[in-house]
Amino acid sequence: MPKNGRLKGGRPSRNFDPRYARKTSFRDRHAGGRPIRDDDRRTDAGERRSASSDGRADRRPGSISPKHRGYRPPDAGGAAPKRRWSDSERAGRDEARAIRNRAESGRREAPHRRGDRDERGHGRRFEERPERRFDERPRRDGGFGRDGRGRDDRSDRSHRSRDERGTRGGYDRRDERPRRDDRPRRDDRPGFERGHRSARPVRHDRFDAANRAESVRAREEHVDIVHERLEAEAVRASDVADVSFSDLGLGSNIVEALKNMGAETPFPIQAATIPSILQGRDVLGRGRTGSGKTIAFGAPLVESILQSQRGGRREFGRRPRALILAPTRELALQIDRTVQPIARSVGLFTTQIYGGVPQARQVGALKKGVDIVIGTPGRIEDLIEQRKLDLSDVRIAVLDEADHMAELGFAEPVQRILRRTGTGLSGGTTSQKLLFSATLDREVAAIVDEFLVDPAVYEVAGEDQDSSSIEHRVLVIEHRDKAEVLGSLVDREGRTLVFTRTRAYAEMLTEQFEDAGIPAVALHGDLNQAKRTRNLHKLTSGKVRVLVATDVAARGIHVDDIDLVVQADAPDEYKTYLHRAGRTGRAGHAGRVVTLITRHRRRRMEDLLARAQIHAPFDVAEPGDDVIEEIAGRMPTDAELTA
DNA sequence: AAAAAAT
Repeated sequence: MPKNGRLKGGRPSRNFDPRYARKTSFRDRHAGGRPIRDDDRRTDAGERRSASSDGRADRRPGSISPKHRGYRPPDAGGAAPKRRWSDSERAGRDEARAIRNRAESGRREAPHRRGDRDERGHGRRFEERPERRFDERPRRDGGFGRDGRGRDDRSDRSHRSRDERGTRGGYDRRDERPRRDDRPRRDDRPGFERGHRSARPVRHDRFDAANRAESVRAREEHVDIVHERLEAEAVRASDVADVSFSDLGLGSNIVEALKNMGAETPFPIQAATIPSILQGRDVLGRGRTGSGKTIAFGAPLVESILQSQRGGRREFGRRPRALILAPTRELALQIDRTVQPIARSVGLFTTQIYGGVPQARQVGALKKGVDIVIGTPGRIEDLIEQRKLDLSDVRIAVLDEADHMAELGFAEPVQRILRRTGTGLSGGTTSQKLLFSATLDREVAAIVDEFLVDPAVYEVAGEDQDSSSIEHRVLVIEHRDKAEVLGSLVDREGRTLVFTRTRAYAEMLTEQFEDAGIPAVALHGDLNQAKRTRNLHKLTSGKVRVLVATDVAARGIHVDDIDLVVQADAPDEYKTYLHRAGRTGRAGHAGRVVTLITRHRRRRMEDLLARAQIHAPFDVAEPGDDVIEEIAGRMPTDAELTA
C-alpha cells in the first residue's frame, strides 16, 4: 500500500517506484521505523520542554515497535500519557541529568548489553563490523579511470574484521589480499562471526525479508572503504598564479560580483574547472575542504546559462535551466548565498527548494520563473511529482558533495532527479553534469557511468594533509571521564564545533554544556528547520561559541573561525573525518581537531587516520591533564612554546 | 547512524 494517498489516487508516478516505497516512507524516516506514537507527535510539534530538551533523548532501547520483543506500548502500566513537566520534576531533572548523561553514554556504546555476549563466550567486541561480501557488491569494471584499470575498486583497503587483521597485521593493499571468493563466506565461517551476529539485536527472526535485506546493507554502510582514486589532472597553484577570472572566460559583471564577495583572483580548482565547464564538458572536481569549490562551479554555471539565453527574453514562468543538488538544507542555503549574487549580477534568478519549510514560497518562485534551482533531493522530487517543478530545460546539473550524494539512500533519488534534467534540450543533447567534492573518488562511479560523457577530472596539486593548516590530536580517555573531558575542552574562548554520532547524544551534550554554564546549541535532524537555522546562526553571529552537531554539519558548512573541532564520537569513515575536520582551518587559518576515543578503539583509529593520510599524536589523558588545557588553547603546546 | 518529503 502506498504510504501516500496522493500516490494511490493521483496522477501516475514514474517517480515513485513502489519497490522503494518502504525505504522512503515517512514513517521510516521520521520515527526510526516505529509507528508514530503520541509522544512522538508531542515532541515533534512542541519543543516545549525547554530549548535544550526536546525529548528524543528519552527514548529507551527496546521500545522499537509492536513487532519487537520488549516493546512497551505508550500507555504501559496504565500510566498517564506524557505531559508537561511539573516544577518539582524539573527540579529533580537537573540532578538526574549528570547521572543520566553518564549512564546514557555508557548505554550508547554498548546498546546490546555487552554482558550477554561475554556470557556466551564469544568475546566479540562491538567495534567489529561485518564486512562487505564481494558477491553482494555491484561489480563495475572499466568505468572512467583514465588508465582503464577495471579491477573491483570498492574494496581497496576496506576496513576488515579483527580476526583477519590480527593474522595479517593491519590493512594492506588490495593486491596482497586473497581473492574474496577463495575464502569462506560469512555465513559459513565458524563461531566468531556468527556469535557476533547473534549478539546483535534479537530481531532478525522477526524481520520480514525486506527489512532484513535493508539491515544488512545498512551495516555494510559502516564499513570504511577507500575507493580507487580518480585519475585527475592536477593543477598547480603556480600555473595559475597570474590568471584572472576574465581570462578564464567569465564576463565582467560576474567578475565584479566575485570581487565583491572577496574573490579577486581564482583559486587553483577554480582556474582548472571554469574553462572546461564553459566549454560544456562534464567535469569532476576535487578540492580540499574550503578551497573554493562553490565558485568553481557556480560562476561558470551562471556564465553558461547567460550565454545560452543570449538574445532571448526572460519570460514569466520559464523553466529552470540549472540545478544544484546538495545533501543538506544548510548547505543548499549556503550555496545559494554564494551563487545568488553572481546570478543577480547578470539578471538571473535563483531559488532554494528544500524540505522542512512550507512549499508555498518555493512554488510561487517557480511559477514566476527562476533560472537556477538549488536544493535537496527530497523536496525537489516532491515538487516534480506535484508537477510544480519541471527540470526538462535544465542544461547544467551540479552535485555538490557528490561522493556523499552517491551513497546508498541518496543515490537513488539523485539518479531519478538527474534523469529528469535536460530532456527538453534540442539536438538530442542531455544536461551537462558537474560533480564536486573534497573527497571525490570512484564512489561516484554509478552516477558517472550513467550520466557523464568523457568527463574532465581536476584536482589541485600538493593538497595533502601535511600541507594543511590543521593540527590533529587524539585523546585516549577512560569512558567514565568522557563527559568531564568534553566539558573542559569546550570551555574556551574560541569557536568550537563538537561532532557526535547520534542526534540524541548531540542533544544531551548540549544540555550538559548548558548546565555547566557554557552556552551551546545543537544542530541535527531532529530539530525543525527554523531551529536548525536559528542555532547555526547563533554560532555564526557569535551568540554562542559551542555548536554540538551530528554529521549534518560535517560537510560543506562554512562558519568563519572555528578553531577547534571536537569529535566526541570518532567517525566510522575516513571521509567523515576529513569533512568534519574541514570545518576548521578554512582559507588557510589555523585549526585544531581533537578526537576522543577509548583505549580499545586505538587501533581502529590508527587505521582510519592512515586512510585519511593524517598524522596525529595520541595522548592518554584524564580530566585535569595539561594536554587537555593545551588542546583547548588555555595553555601553550610544546610546539607553540618552541615556535 | 545520519541525511533527505510530507501523511
